Amino acid sequence: MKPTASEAPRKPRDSIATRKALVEAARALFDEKGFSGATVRAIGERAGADPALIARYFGNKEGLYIATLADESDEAGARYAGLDPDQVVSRLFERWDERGRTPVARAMASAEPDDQVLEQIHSLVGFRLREPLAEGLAEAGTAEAAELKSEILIGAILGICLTRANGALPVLAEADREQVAELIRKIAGSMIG
Amino acid sequence: MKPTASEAPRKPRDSIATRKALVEAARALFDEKGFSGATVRAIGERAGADPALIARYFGNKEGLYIATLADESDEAGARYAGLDPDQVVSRLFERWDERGRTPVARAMASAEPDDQVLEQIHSLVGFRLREPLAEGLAEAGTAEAAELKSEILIGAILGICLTRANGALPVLAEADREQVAELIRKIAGSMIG
DNA sequence: CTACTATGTCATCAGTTGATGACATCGCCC
DNA sequence: GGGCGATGTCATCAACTGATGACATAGTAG
Repeated sequence: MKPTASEAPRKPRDSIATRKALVEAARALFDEKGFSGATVRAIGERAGADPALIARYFGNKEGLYIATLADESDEAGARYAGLDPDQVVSRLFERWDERGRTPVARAMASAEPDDQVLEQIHSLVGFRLREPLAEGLAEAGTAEAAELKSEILIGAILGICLTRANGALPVLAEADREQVAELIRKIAGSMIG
Repeated sequence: MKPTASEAPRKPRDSIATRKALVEAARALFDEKGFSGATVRAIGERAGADPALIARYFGNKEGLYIATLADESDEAGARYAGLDPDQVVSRLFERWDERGRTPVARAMASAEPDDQVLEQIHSLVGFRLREPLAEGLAEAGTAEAAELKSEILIGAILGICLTRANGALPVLAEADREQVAELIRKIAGSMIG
């Protein structure tokens, strides 16, 4: 029997893929266990990479955490621009409800946001979410306190998705997604009237 | 100079006071740092008690955590019974907003609630919050999906208070409490109509 | 006063954590 | 194909964590 790749089909070296694997594993584990609860060893194992690479690529564990936020910020793009408020809240809800809590959603619910983390949140939430929503509200004739109302909607949706995901509110957790979405649209409507 | 209590006025031994001090210190630190982030040594130091007493009185760190939840559950009483929905949401908001995140609010926002923790949450939230709210909605003529709507309101308020407290949503964080309360009442109204 | 229990203090353990640096190996450029 | 930087592996460190049990002392019942 030749010493071919019988059991361990040795991956080709690919730092980009490795970084990506680490970020994705970190995203999942930070979500499941929180920042302190997710260990670099566990992240490395899930990513199929050596934990020491975290230090090499991201400096340290916190750097990796920041990277998960930035990664989401990148992929978010201009998803919500130009939509009316009903559509924005519907899509935001679906995104946060379907994909599980995203890193940003998780970070927004964290108790002790580090300054760098807060900065990432502000840049993502502010430009990608609050502004499109506020514009939509203004166009719907509700210019007054449009930014505050937008952030209230974002916070409310965050809380709803959070408690739905972790089972803290059992009826809400079991409810049909479309029914919840409908009620959220009602809430959004109450910010316009 | 007599060897009186000059610097260290040696506290009298009082296990009840010690337990209470530990629970309060734990409440504050779990809120600030999360469960993993708050160490038993830090809790002991803030409480002015030896960390070993945590093991004596609560079994272990998690027992202390459960105790903080039970403590809040005790003091909550029947605060919200018999009020109409507007009043319930107003008081709930003020409580969570004014006192900082309570242990229960914090636990509801946690990613990985332990079974015992979830049980405490359900008993407190279910009986003390959802039921009074649902009754109020039913009396206001909205019997349909009253429990779901109640939990949506609770989740929404949780998210709003959370993001207000940690600064994730800057406009909301800076906003006047009464203005936010007014908007929350609007949201509650949208669940009735 | 004596003896006993409740309460508090202290030193220490075994396990885990994030981080580091030496080393091995790959893949590419010339 | 020789050389060299990029990439990955491994062993190990110092710090910290939750927990434990031996010990000290206060308060009290008899």
